[in-house]
Amino acid sequence: MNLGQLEKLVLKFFWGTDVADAKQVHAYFEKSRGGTLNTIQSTLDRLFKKGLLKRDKEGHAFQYRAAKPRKAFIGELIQDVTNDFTLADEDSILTTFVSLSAELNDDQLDRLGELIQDYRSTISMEEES
Amino acid sequence: MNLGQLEKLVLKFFWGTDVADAKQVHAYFEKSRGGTLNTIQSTLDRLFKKGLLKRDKEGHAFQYRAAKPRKAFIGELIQDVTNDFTLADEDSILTTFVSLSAELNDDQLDRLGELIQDYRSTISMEEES
DNA sequence: GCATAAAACCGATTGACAGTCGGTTTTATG
DNA sequence: CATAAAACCGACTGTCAATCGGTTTTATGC
Repeated sequence: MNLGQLEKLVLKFFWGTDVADAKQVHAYFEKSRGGTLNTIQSTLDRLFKKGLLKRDKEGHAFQYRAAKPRKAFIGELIQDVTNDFTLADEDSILTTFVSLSAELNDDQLDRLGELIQDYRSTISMEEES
Repeated sequence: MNLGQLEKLVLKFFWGTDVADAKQVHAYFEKSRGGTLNTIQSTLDRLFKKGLLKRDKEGHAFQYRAAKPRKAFIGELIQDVTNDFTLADEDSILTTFVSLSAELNDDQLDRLGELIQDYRSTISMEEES
């Protein structure tokens, strides 16, 4: 999955805003970067076709919203990127953790330990979608 | 950092082979995907200019090798991808771990715990560049 | 119902960039 | 210093995001 600059900005926007139509998105970006409503519309359409936004028609306009939560999306992106460089017999996710841990300092390792603890209790309790 | 298909293949090749010149790389890929030596040469040159390969002239030809270990490279790629979608006040690496941990099963969490333990002892011992 | 305004849709253009490769220039070395 | 090998240059193709003008569709108020 390869995204352009504007596409990334729009996705980020939708992780901070539940739902919006093209006009609202355009209004949001007009000051900071210009561009016509049409440009926003075709970007929304492209993101929709890529499965990254969902939409429903309401009155005149489509109402768009993020198709998946930000962290899930980042997780998928990372898997994409990682799979390209992971050897067939490797566990790609664990490899990724190892790659990343080289960048962690001691404090971050502490916090990571806690996160893992939290996460483990969560999944051992039960599952909610 | 955006890489094409051939560029990715070539990088992977160099993580399995210390050093090689264009001719050798071409020989390696000729059977599986065809293409001329020239194509390989310009791909190597592009990767060099992107800082992903190093090279030194030896006799006629450049000898190329990976500029950084695979895991370091994957770590950087992930940071690139992640930073685009991380909010200003967030710790991007920890966010990434959280994104990824959603994909981990119990067994993988076990192994991850061990990896973190190992890693912590390593860095508490001393540091090598 | 139908006019109309609003939005979607279509198509063309531009700009990057990977991949491809022919042809020319540079260069290492016998 | 001739020459073969490799680097380098330039052109062309294909893909894709961004951009936006113009046309078609559509929802809705009169």
